[in-house]
Amino acid sequence: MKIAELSQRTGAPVATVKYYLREGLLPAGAPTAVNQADYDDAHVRRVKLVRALVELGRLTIAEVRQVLDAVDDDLLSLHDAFGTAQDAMVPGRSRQGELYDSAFVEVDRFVRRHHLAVRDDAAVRAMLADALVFLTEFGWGPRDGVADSAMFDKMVPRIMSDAKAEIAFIPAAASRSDQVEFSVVGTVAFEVAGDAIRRMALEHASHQRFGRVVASKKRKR
Amino acid sequence: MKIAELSQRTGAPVATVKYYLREGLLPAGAPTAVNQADYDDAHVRRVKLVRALVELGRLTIAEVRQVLDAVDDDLLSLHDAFGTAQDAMVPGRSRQGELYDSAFVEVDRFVRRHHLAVRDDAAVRAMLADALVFLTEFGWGPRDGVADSAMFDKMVPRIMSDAKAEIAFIPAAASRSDQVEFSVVGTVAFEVAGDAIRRMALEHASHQRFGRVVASKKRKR
DNA sequence: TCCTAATGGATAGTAAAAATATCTATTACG
DNA sequence: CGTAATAGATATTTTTACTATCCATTAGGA
Repeated sequence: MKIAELSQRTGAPVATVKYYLREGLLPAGAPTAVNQADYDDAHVRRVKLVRALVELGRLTIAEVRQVLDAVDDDLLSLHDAFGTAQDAMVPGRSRQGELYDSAFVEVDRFVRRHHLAVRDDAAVRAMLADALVFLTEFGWGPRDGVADSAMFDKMVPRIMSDAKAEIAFIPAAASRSDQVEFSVVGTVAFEVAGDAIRRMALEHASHQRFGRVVASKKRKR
Repeated sequence: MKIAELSQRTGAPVATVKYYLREGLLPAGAPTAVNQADYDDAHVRRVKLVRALVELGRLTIAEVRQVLDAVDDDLLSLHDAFGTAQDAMVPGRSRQGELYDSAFVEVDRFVRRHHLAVRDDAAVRAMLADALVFLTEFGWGPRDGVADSAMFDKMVPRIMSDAKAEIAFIPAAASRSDQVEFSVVGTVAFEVAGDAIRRMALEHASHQRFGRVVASKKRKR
């Protein structure tokens, strides 16, 4: 197919598709002439992936490029590519301060306690540490010291089994890059879905606790 | 305290604090002279909140403003403010196409099935629909039609009880605005923490299934 | 009491990100 | 055969989130 159809089938303007091509997010089409190239379903898929990661996953183009580089790099094993892609998806912060340091120690304890096979330098550790600092600074947790990671302990078994099922769903027969793509989509999409459901549950619980109170408008008479 | 101390205590440059002031993310300090104002701990807290929502929660300044408007608007009940803030935190997408429409129907079924008290126009519905479309387009789900929301059903009880506990943790004695702030912090921070733990579990599961395969390097001899 | 640095408030300028537009020499295709 | 589309290069724009400058005033130490 030509670029116009690629554009039309993905909803991305032609200029945007060209931009993704320039940025290396999208491989070049198969050239058929000096000013013609042929695109296929893989291109359509890739454009849709980029847009979903950007719009739904709130990744920047630079982060998407890192993720896709991991998807496309055949020198990386599936597991290594998965880790690299995960690292690219962690929101960045200015990590400093003793509160952050102790949060990081707390994360380390958490990882050990649950015997998690998480790299020592995995960016996701900092992500959890950031969340702990945030919680601590706003009153979720103990008076002093960083919030205790034990508050998450009872969630872990369920999360572990869900994660295992998710990883198990990755088709064994697919190519390595398709498998990595699959895992990236799963990571982001299930995260968004899980967050959405959590928010629905929060709204529900808020409704139960705080809804329909209407400040008891007793008529004076 | 003066602006320099506010800056120093939050890590945000003075120019940035002034920017937040201009943008209405931060209330003005108590004026003590034509060019002097006094800031307090509430200002420190607010600046930290803005930065956490932006950096960790990946919200835009415009979204943060909507959230804070809901926090500060005393005309909104706690529950209404909570809903308004939640709506502001949903990532935006170009929602269209029949796939999206059927995803939305699927979300509606999900909400009914679990008897969730979620507003008909809650933005979080679109968020879940987007995730379903994303999953569908990338092979997570049935051959035809949108991914089935039943795949989340067994997660719901746990999520519901966690959400209930989270809402229950909001101090009854605090002011309404503090309660809303509390709920916003909780929503974002627990989301980030939960996502981080999920990613750790995924890395663990990936390690179990795909790790240490090293392509069986048999030595030829 | 000076004097320098800081302040609030207004306005202007910047850097990065993500597109979007323009230009040119081809090429497709009705 | 002529109009529209294309690849590829370059230029421009828009938005976002700051950052800097300016000014009249004020703080606070020498």
